[in-house]
Formats: sequence, structure tokens, C-alpha cells
Amino acid sequence: MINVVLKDGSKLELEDGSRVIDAAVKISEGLARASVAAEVNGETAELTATLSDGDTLNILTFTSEEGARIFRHTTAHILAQAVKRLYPQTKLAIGPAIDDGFYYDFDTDVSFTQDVLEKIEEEMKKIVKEKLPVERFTLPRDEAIKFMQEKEEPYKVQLIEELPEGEEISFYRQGEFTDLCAGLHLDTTGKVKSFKLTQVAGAYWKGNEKNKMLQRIYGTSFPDKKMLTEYLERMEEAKKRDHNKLGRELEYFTTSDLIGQGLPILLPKGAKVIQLMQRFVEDEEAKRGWQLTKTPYMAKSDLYKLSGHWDHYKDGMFVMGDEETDKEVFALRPMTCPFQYQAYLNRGRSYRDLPLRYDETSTLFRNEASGEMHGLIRVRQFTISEGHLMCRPDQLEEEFKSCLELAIYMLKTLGLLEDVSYRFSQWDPSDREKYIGTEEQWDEAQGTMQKILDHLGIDYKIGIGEAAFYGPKLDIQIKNVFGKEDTLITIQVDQMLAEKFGMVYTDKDGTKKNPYIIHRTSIGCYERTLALLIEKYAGAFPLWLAPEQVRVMPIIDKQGDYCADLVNKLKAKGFRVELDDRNEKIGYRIREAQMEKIPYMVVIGDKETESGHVNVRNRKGESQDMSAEEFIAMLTEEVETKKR
RNA sequence: GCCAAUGUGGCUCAGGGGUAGAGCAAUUCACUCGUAAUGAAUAGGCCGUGGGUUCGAUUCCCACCAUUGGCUCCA
Repeated sequence: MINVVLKDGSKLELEDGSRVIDAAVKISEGLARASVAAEVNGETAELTATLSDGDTLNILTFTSEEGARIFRHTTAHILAQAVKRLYPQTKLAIGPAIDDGFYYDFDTDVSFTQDVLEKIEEEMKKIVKEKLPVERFTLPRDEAIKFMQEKEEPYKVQLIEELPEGEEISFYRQGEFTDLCAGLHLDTTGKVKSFKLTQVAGAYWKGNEKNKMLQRIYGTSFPDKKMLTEYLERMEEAKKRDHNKLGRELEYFTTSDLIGQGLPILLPKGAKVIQLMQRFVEDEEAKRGWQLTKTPYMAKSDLYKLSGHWDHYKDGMFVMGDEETDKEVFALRPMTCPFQYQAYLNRGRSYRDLPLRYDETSTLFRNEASGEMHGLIRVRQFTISEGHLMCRPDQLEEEFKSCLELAIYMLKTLGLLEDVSYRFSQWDPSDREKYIGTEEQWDEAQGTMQKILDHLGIDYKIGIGEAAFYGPKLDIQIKNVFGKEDTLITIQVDQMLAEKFGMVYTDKDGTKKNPYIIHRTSIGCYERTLALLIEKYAGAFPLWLAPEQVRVMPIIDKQGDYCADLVNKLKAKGFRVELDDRNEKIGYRIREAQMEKIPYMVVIGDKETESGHVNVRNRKGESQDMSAEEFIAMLTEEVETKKR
């Protein structure tokens, strides 16, 4: 039996054999809610309890997400305190805990260079040593504003002014330092054990680019040194998998200053993987009733004006010509939608024609801002497995489901399914600039989509203001090696563009109706997907995607003919094979093939030429003797099942 | 676009106001070799680009280009 004893003597009682992992308390409206994580009979359980005002619980360990955030958040306050001690003129903005760490935004003339960061870290260590008690107190709104005005913290004053009327305004005080904060915090700065300031970055106040740019210090914090070391080691490991580094080292892609930013060159290996994915996608989609189109890479501005893209994204397009002086202005396409709509508009459509599924391996051009480009993840020219599906309202759910199933099938095949999360991207009714259509239309589209998602049992998070300008989206999100999230796949429901483009079908009763359009991708942008695969597999692609599947090497040159025969045999079966008969020791050549992450190496010496067998070495370093036929059967099986 | 860091042979990096250095890779030669590096020799650089300061710049300053990490953006 374990009891958590509260200050007033009341107890949280847990079952026999249980162990408290973590506990935290949050106080609002005079009531405290305690969250306790405990191990009950070997299972981790969480429970919450409502306590009386004045109760406290100590955080016991760091294992729960909430406990970890409290550590990080307290460290953020210590950072702010240290900065204020060293540079009292600095104005404080905000300093939350984030995944893996925390940050604090400052407005100051001091430039946070590496030297300055080290000085700040020293001061933080002092604050930890001082073991300052952390105390919470509240003030009425007027007094809270006055309090922060006296401290000459204009950002804090603004934050308080923006809090809803009647909200309790809480502060946390540690030593001479007090910060506006909703909590929670450790009860003393002395509990922070191990932290590191990791980087400095610029960040706009309130995330608005029209506001002043502040300096943001990022850091991370753990209750003991071992966890910090482990975290830093993990980051080092992640760096090695970074597609932008590994992809260049393994010669999947490169860039050229002469060609320009965001315009990667896919080298033979990268191009091969993309080709393999592309063929797989086109074949699979054909099986599922999609028809391939090939539409132009550019169009007159008229097309984009009609679709609304000209109004919303002109700055992000590569426009050729000048509207003032030229009769016709063209722009490279930043999306495929209106092009495929023109295919739909080729003739009159009946309700019997629907659903109509158009797919395309579509190259797009977007003039991303110079600071946005990143490896193969954000580029100016990319190729996407695009598709638009026109259907009747009664078909929408079934078709949406099939699009989602297709995407999931692709993710599963690539081995990325377990790494993704779902986001239901909705519009922001307060930002009418960004969206076309009426509130009723949005309510209807989102309502329909929500019904579909709930019906399909998709576990999603809602993203307000993340919708496309013409409709809501289901985004399939994936994190890169550093934990940064990007959209890999998106499926959108659109009932507005059909109307704009005059797309109709004749229904049973003879009336003309606008179809629903599903915009979707099945595997995403090939460049981005390649990047994530490089990181997922650390360059060691599954056999069906490996640019080079087998490398054959004779031990000495007298086995050359035997090797050439084997290479031809494998090539005839469609395998991607290379011969390495360089005058180097076998160990040297194996080392190179290993570092290039070639799935199979075949070593041929006298033993093999005599037995007529092959010696097959895999990436794990295990080697095995077998006949050429057995080897081919093994490869065939592995490719066909797309084994990972 | 904004804040910051970086840019030295194909790659990874050292150096630093007096026209450059290592390891790997490359080339040549020798070695014919059994599962992650055989040895020797040779060649390779307008120190990202353009301007300025200076007797002299790769080094200092400015601008631009590119890369990296953030911010904003992401149809």
C-alpha cells in the first residue's frame, strides 16, 4: 500500500503492490487537481483527484510527460532569471516547455553569442545551487498589470491585457525573480539538475512576421546528468541519419550553386529509388481505378485567376512575363488541380461517369521563400503523386475511404505507417482573408469530413487554420529524425472549386449538379518521401527499393569470368547488380559495399568456382553458401513481398 | 522574407595580413589476396562570388550567393 500524503493530511490511496511514478498538482478556482501516475500491478495507470485549496504534491520522478514538462518549464524560468541578472535591460516575452526542451524569448540589444550563452549557463547553475523556493501567488487583473508595468515588462503587460476577464492571474516567484505564469513548476530551483542551452534563433513576437523579431534561446533540461548525456547522444545519432547529410554522402542527391536554391539534383541512386516508387504507385493506382493524365507544366494566368490561386499565392509562383506589358502571362504550375479539372470539362458528364479518378505524376513549382528550403523536404521543384477524384455526394464517404486506404497501403509498404499521425485541418473562421466560400459551405464540408473520419475511426488532432483556402484536409504528418513534423500526405474535400470552374454532372433527374472533388496524394512528394526513407532506414533501403541490390566481387581476377556470368544471370532476372573487380583486397571492397549499404554482397573465390555456388553476405555481416538459383529465389521472394 | 552561424582540393576538417596543410577519395606502380581499410609514389586549391581597406587579403570590412538551425509561410 502506498499513500501519497498531502500537506493537510489527506491521502491518495493506491492499490496494493502499486508504486507512484509521478504526481503533479494544478490549482485553479480554489481547487487543486492532482495528476498521479502510478504503477499498479506492473501496469502504468494514471489517475486524477480533486483536492482542497492549499494542498501540494511533490513531483517524485521525471517519467511522465507532465512531470518532464514541469522540469523543463522551471528551467526556462531559471534561464529568464539568469538573463535578467546579467542583462537587466532585457524585456521578457514568453518561455514555454516544448517537446525535448524549452525556450524563452527575449527582447534585448545583447547578441546571444556562444560566449554569452556560456555566461548565462554559469549564472543558471548558480540559481540552481541557491535552491530558491518557487512560490505561486495571484493578483487581480489591475494589480497584475500595474505589477508588470512597474517591472517594465511591456510584453507581459500585453499578455495580461489579452487574458480573458475574470481569469485568475498567477505569478511564480523565485528569489528576486517573478514571472507571469500559469504553472506548473517545481517547488524549488534546486531540483533542476542537468540542463543545456542548445541554440539561439530569431522568433517573431506572437509568431507574427509584422511584429518585432525577438531572440529565442532553446535549451533542454533533465533531472539527472545521465538523461542529458543520453539525449545529446541521441541527437548526435540523429544527425548521422539526417537525409540532408546521409543523402549527400551516399550520393542520392546533390545541389549546385549555379542551378539555385531548392533545386536538388537527383543523382542516379536517388533517381532510381524515385523511379521505383513512381512505377509502383502508377501501377497500384491503375489497379484501383485511377486514370493517368499528363497535363502541362504551365498555364496562362487566367487559369490561376479562376481557381483563386492567383489571389492567394501569386507571390509563391514562378510567373513569366509582365501583366502590364505582355498580352499573355504564363506561370509554372504550383498545383495540378485546375489542369485536371480541364480534363473533366472535356465533355458533359453523367452521374453514371462518377466517380471519375484522375491521377498524375505531377511536377510542381513553388517559389518558396529563401529561408524555407531544406534538403529534399522543402524545395522549389518537386514531383507529387497527385490525384483528383470527382464524385457524387452519396459516393463521397466510400471514395474518401478508398483514398485513405490507398495512402495507408503506400505507407505500410514503405514501412512508414507506424511513424505517422493524423491531423484534421480546418479553417479559421476569424481569418476570412485566407479562405473562400461561406460559413455554411465550410460547416458543411467540415461536418461531412468529420463524419467520415469519425466513422472510419481515425485518431486525429484538429488543426485550426491549417485548411487549404478551398476546403478542409486530412493531413498525414510525419516527424523527421530531429522530431520536426511535416505533412507527408494530404487528402482534401473540396466543394468550392467545382462551382468556380463550372464542373457539373447531369443527375438522374436531369438536373446539373457540382461534384465533390477529393484532392489527394497517395505517397506524397517523391523527394520528401525519399528524404524520410533515407532517415527511416539510415540509407539501408529494403531490397525492392535499393538502387543497387547486389554487388558481386571476385577475390582475385581469375574468378572474373565466373562473376561476369553470375552478373549477367542476375541482370537477366531484372536485379540491379554491379561487379566490383577492382584490384583491391576483398576486405577493402566489402567495407566499401557495406558503407554504401548494399543489401547483398556476393564473394566468389576458388571454393565457389569449384562448387558452382555463390557466397552471399548480407548487410548484417552474415554470410551463407548457396547455389545461384537459391540466391535468385531468395531475392525474388524478398522483392515481391517488399520485405523490410 | 526575418534572426543567427557557417563557406579552405571530390569528402571530413586544421590554419591564419606575407600568395596554403592533414586524413580519406582519385591516378600510377608493386602486391593475386577469403568477408569493414596492403604499401609506395603522383596529381589536385583564384581559401563561395564581387567590391573595399592595405605595400600586400584566403585571413579585416561591406554586399551578394549558397549551406545549416530557428521564425513566418507551406495551395
